[in-house]
Amino acid sequence: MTREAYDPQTLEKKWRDFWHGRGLFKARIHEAGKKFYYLNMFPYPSGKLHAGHGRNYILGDAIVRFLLMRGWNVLNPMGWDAFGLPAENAAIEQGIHPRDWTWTNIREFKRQFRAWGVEYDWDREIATCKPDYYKWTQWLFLKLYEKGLAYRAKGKVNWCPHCEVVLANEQVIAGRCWRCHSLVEKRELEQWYFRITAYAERLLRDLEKLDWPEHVKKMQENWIGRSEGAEILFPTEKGPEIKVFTTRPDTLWGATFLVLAPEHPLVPELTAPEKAEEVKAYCAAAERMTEVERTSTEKEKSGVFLGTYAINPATSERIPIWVADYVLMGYGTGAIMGVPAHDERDFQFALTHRLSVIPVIQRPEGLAKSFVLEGTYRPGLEEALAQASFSFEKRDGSLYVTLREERRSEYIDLVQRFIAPGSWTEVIGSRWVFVFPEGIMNVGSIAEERAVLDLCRKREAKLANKGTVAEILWGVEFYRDLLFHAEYGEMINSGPLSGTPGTEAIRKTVEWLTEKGLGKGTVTYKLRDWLISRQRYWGAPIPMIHCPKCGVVPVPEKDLPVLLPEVNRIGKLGLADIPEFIPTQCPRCGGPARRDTDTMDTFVDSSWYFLRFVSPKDTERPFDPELVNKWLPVDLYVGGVEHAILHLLYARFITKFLHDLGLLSFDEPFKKLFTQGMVTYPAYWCPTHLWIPPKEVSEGDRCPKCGAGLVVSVAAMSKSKKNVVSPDDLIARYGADTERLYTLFMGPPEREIEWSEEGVRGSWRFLNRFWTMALAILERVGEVREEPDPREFGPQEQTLWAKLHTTVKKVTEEFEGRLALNTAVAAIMEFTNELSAYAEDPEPDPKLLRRALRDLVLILSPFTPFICEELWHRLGQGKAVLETPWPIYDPTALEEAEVEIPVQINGKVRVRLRLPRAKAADPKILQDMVLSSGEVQSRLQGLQVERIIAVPEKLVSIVAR
RNA sequence: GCCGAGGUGGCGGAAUCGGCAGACGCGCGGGACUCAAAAUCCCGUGCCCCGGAAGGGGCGUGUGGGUUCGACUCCCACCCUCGGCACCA
Repeated sequence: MTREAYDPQTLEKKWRDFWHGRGLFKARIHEAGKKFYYLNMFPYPSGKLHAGHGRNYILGDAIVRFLLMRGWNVLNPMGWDAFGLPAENAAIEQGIHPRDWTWTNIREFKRQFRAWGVEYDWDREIATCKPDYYKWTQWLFLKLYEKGLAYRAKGKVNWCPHCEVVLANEQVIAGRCWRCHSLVEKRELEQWYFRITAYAERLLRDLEKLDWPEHVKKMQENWIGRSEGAEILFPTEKGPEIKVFTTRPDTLWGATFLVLAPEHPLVPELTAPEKAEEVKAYCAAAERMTEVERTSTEKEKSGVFLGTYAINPATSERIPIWVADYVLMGYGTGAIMGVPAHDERDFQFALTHRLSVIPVIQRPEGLAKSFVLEGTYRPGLEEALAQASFSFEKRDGSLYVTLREERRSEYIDLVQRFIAPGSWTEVIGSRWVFVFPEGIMNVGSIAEERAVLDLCRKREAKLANKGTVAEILWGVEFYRDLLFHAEYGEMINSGPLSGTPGTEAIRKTVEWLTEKGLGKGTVTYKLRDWLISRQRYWGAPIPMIHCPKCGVVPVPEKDLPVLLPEVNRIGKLGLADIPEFIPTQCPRCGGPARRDTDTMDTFVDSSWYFLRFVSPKDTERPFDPELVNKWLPVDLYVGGVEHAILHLLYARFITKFLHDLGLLSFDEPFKKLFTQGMVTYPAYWCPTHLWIPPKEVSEGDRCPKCGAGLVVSVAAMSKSKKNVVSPDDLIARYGADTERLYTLFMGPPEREIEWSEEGVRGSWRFLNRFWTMALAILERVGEVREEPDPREFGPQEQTLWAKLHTTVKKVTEEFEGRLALNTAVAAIMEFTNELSAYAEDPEPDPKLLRRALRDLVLILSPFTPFICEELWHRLGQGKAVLETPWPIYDPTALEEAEVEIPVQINGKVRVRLRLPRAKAADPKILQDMVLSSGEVQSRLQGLQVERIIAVPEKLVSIVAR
C-alpha cells in the first residue's frame, strides 16, 4: 500500500493565505484584558531576506502562534526602517528614486515573509519614510528642541569620508564607520545634537529593572561609563584657573604637572610666547590625526610644555603645564593632573619628559627594595644584614635587599652605618628614601625631589644627564616594578591628610577640597550627546529655519511635515544640493529665510516606532496616549545583539523623554529583550574576483573563474560576502516548514551557529516521517472520536500517555521561559519516535492514537504551521489551529507507574532497578528494596556497608568497604 | 589592560535544583530494498582495554586542586576561545 507522499509545495500554497484571510493575527486593540505586545526589531529593507534573517522572524512567528493558542490578545506588528544610506547610494548609482528602490525591497520582504508563513498584523504596517510617519519624527525633534534637549553646536565630529556623512559616537566602531568600515576622520562642523547625557544617570540606573540579557545591560553600562571623582581647580601663574577631573583626588599631593587636551580652549592663553609656535604645530598635528592613530596605546606619549606653570593647591608647589594628545577634550574637563606615581600613563609621560614623580599612596603589599652598589659600602654590611636576618642577594659585588616596609627604619639605621663617605643608597617601596652617610632624605615633594637629584648628581658623575630621581631609579632594573602603582591605600606625603586609610582617602580629600573651596565631588560619564544631523537626502528633514534676523527658528507644528522635495536626481550633498528646497519664509518675522538642509539620523526614526503601532493611522498625534499606555511597554522584544548599544539606548532615551513630557506612563520601552544569534556560513574570497558564492566554488576550494586557491572563512551570512542561503531556494526544494523547523532546531536561538545543509535534510526527513506516521494513524483511527480513558490503559498506553504530557509540559515551558526552542523540538521528535513505535503495535488503542496525534499536531504547529494545519483539518477539525486552545498537560499523568533507580556503589552506577513509583517514593522502602535485590547483594559480596543514601524516586548510593 | 559570555563525542548541541553525562539531530559504519545509484527503512555508534562471543573492566564534560556518599553543575588557582570597551584620567 502506498500512501500519499508529503508534498509541501501544494500544501503550503493551500494554507498560505488561510490565516491571513481569517484575520487571525489582528490585535483586538480596544479589548481590555490579557494583552501581549510582541515585537521583532523592524528591518531595514535592503535587497532580499536570507536564511540568517529567519532566525529572527521565524522565532517570532513561532512565539506569536504559541501566544495566540494560549489565548493572548497579541499585538504583533511589522514595519520598515525605510530611510537610510544604502537606498540613497543605490539611487545615486542606478539613477532611480530611493523611494522606489525601498518599496521594491519592501514588496520582496513581504512576499518572503508570507512564503515562510510568518504573519503580522499588516493593518498596522508603518514605514519611516512616509510623510505620515516622519511628520511625527519631526514633531519629536521640535519637542526636544522646546525642552532644550535638541541643540546646535560647533565641534569636532566624526566624519566618514566614504559615506560623506557625520556619525554619532555609537556609530564609530573601533575608529571605523559602522556601515562601511572606513577610517573615521574628525571635522569641525556645526551640527544638531540630542542631549542624551542629561539622561545618563537614569539610563544607567533603570537597567536594573529590565529583564534583558545580562551582557547587553553590561554593554550599556560600560557605554554610559559612570565615574565618580572630583573636579579640582588649579591656579596658574598666568591667571586663568584650570579645572581638572580626576577619579583619584586622594593622589592630589602627587600631582607634579598638568596636561591639557590639544583642543582645550585655554591652551593659547597659557602658552608662553617663546613656545607659541611649537605648541601650535603640535595641536595642529593632533587635529589631523585619525582617532585610531591618536588613541593608539603603542606610540610613545608625546606632548609639549606650554612654558608656564600652575600651582598645586595642596602643596603650593609650581607645576608645569603641558599639552598632550593622550588627554581627550571630550571626557571630563579636557584637563588632567599628572600623578605619575599612581597612574601608568602619567608615569610613562613623566619618564619621557622628565617630570618629577612623588609617591603619595601606600603600597598594599608592603614590599620595599634597596640596591647597594659595589664599592659604596664598607665591609661588614653583609654580616650585619644576615645577623639582623634581612634577606638579600649578592651579585657582582652589589647587594640586592628585599624587605617588609615595617622594617624600613631598622634597615636604614643599619645600612647607614656602612655607607661609604660620598656615596648613598636608597630604600624604594611606598616611600622613596635616600640614605646618605650625613642624613636621610625622603622624596615627598618636588622640592625634596630636586634636592635629592642635586646631591646624587654631584656625587656620581654618570648621573649628570639624568633629569629626575625617577629616571635614576628607572635605570636600576631591580626597582622598576615598584616605581608606580594604581592601587588604593593609605595616604602618605600628603600634608594634613597623611595617614588617612585607603578606604576613606577619596571621601576625606573631597571634603578637604570642598572646605577650602578648591574643588568638589562630581560624576562624569563617557556617554556623549547624540549627533543627529546627516548631510543626506533620504531621511526626515530637520524642521528648522535659519533666519538672518531671528536666527534659528523652529518650523511651527501646524506646518509639519517638512516634506522631502520631489526630485529626479539626487546629489551627494543631499538636501543642500536642491536649490528649490532651501528658500522659505521665517515663521517669526515673515522675512526670507533658509531651511536647514540636514536630515535626521535614521536611529531617530527607530527611536519611537514601537509607539506608533498602537495607532498607525492617527493624523492628529504621534500615538494614541490611552492605547499606548494600555499596550506598552513591549512585553517581548526580539532582535540582533548588534543593536545592544545603538538603537536600544536611543529608544530608552526617547521613551524617558516622552514620559517626562507626561505622554507615557512608563519610562522603559522594552520589558523583556531577547537577542538572537547570527547565522554563519563559509565565505570564499579570491584575490582577483573577490567574494565568490559558496555554490560556485569548484572542487578543492578553487575560484571558478581563475582557479586560484580561495581563502575560506566562516562568517555571518551577508549579501556583501555573498555567503547567503536563499529562503526561496530552500522553500522550493523542501518547503517552508522544513526551513522553519531547522532554523528553530539548529541550536539555542541566542547563540551564533553555522548553517548546515545536512541539518536541513534532517528536518526534511523528520517531517516526512511525521507525515507518514500521521497518515497511518489517521487510517487506524478512522471515525473514532472519543477521548481515551486512562483507566483502560495497559502499561504501554500508560507510558505513552505520560510521555505525551511530559512533552506538552516541556514545550509549553520553553515558550514561556528561556525560549530554548531547540530542546522543545528535540522533545517533540522524541515523542514522535515513541508514538510511531506504538502505532506499529498490533493493537494500539485508537482513542489514544487520535488524542496523541491531535496534541502533537497542536504543539508542533508553531514550528511547522503548514503541515500541522493540513493534518489538523484531516483530523476532522473545523476551526483553524490558531483558533484552538493549546493543549493542557495533566500533572498527575506525568508520572509513569515504574521508575528506574540507578544504584551507586562507592560512587559508580553498578545496578539499575525498575521499581514501582509508589515504593520508590519512600526512602525507607526504597532502601530496603534495593538492599534485598539479588544483583545488589552479589555486588556487595565481601563488602561492609557503611552508609546508604536513598533519594526518593531518583537514586540510591551505597558506601561500602 | 578592563568588562562579559563560553570551553561537553567526528559535528550542532542536551542535562533548568549537586543525583543515570552525551537527549535530539547530523555524520559515520553495517544491513534491507534496487540491475545499479539516489531516496527510504532497520541496526550500531564517547574513548581505551580484556574476550571467539555473551559479557566484563578502566577512563571521560579545558587544566590542576578542594568540598561531597555523589560534581558538567559548588569553591580556589590557572589555560584557551569568542564578544564588547579601551590613553575615559
